[in-house]
Amino acid sequence: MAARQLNRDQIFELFSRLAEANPAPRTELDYGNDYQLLVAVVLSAQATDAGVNKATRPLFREVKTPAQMVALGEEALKEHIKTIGLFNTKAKNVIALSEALIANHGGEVPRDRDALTQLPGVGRKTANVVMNTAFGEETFAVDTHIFRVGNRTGLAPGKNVLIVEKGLEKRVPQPFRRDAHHWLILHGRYVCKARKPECWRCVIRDICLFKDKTPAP
DNA sequence: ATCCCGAGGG
DNA sequence: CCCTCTGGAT
Repeated sequence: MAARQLNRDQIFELFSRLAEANPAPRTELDYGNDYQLLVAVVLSAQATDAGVNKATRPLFREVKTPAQMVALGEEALKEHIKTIGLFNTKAKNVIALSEALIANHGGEVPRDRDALTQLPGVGRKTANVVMNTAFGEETFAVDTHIFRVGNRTGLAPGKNVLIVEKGLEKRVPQPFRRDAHHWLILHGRYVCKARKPECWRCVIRDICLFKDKTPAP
């Protein structure tokens, strides 16, 4: 029993408009190299990009490599990221992940999903973000925003993130596949917000299947 | 299904 | 006060 979903023409129009609204989308996480990106994405679980950037700005000035992170140590890392939620688990994972990079990957960030998800604290979503942002692959990292937008709009309905990811893989057309991830994130963060979506100023308002469209305040 | 867990916004 | 934020491991 399939949920209501958009057709091919509607999906093409949806991305055309999101692309026009934001021609060159980019992650809002700050980082200087692939390793720092990986760490920033791990830290961003259940946290805002702004909050992560506040902590990583001083951290990344000192730490640019896995070896430097291991040298810093878990307790000092905790002090750096104390303002981020789940900091205890994250600090432990970042140290272990850095040690694994040194031991198994020559200190480099691996490019394939299997190797990435074997790293401590790195699941499918984080791996997909790194593959897309660092290596330019057409992966669809389904986070809280994309899960919500996919379901609300009818772009890629699904009761769990893997179903939504498969729906996106199947339906998102070229030339939008590379940056679809960023457009959906930005749309979810600033317009199609969880608590109070701003439908009155949404550029895909007429396409979206969301029932309870919100009026202008 | 539950735990981890601080900052920011409404 | 409450909910949300680019989840992962058990």
